[in-house]
Amino acid sequence: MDEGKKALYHARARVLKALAHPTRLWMVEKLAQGEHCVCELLETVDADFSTVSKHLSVLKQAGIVDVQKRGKQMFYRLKVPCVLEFMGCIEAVLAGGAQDRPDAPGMTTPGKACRRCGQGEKEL
Amino acid sequence: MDEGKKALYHARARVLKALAHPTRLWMVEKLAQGEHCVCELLETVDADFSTVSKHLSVLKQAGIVDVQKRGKQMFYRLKVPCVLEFMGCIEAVLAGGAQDRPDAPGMTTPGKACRRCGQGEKEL
DNA sequence: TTCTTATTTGGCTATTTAACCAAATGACCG
DNA sequence: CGGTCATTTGGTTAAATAGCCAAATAAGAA
Repeated sequence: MDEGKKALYHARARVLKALAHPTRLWMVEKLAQGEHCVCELLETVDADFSTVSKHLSVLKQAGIVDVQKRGKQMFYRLKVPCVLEFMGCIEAVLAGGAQDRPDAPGMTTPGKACRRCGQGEKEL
Repeated sequence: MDEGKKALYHARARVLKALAHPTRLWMVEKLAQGEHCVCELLETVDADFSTVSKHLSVLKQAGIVDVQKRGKQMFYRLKVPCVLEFMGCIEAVLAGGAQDRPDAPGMTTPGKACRRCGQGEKEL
């Protein structure tokens, strides 16, 4: 795996990691309804002010939310609404993989013995 | 936020966390092409055998992949292919939020002053 | 300017995660 | 059975993450 590819997967993982927290997931859904200031989110979350702020900062750094200052408040909004579409699939995972597309692909290398595992294709 | 809701978001976050690692993301895409044994995945990954095995175990526990033992090999396959659909959106995030759906919703609570921040709606 | 409100930053500690190595298990082969 | 292959488990350590508290900003309001 070359460096560029590695960097790509790291970047993708970073985005997912930003989403991979219950509170942040909740806030993302909240922000999907429209922008909210930190204190509004705080009301619904049961955590410290600074904790909420840090979660929002994680989402912002990942590029998932945007922030705009108005007066003394910071208004956060969902920048990339398509992340909401993840939820359906996540529910499918939680439901045990009940898939709408049950045509699972078979083996690509059907009878591969894997003896001295590493002679077939390399870096595919 | 009641306990049930909290548990739901925790569960969702757990699934995302399982995906939120460059190596695991890579392996998921690899398994999307068809099932593979651990040693096949190992070839493409540049990590210890045990490391790869543990990553796979994380994916399995999350319910994202399935495993089947045949002979002395363990064959992993993608159980829930819809996770692949995340990638498009992740790219959009990385591209800076260039969205196909640019109709961002506005404020839900337009002029809310948020003074003594916590008198409006509670637990919504 | 001083006070208050809204939010971020900077520690600090506890928990989780990742990676490697070494040892254990499980299945086939001779 | 004893060996070897494929994989998992356990142990250890380093690094990342999450949470809270307290202090620092930033913007009005008095």
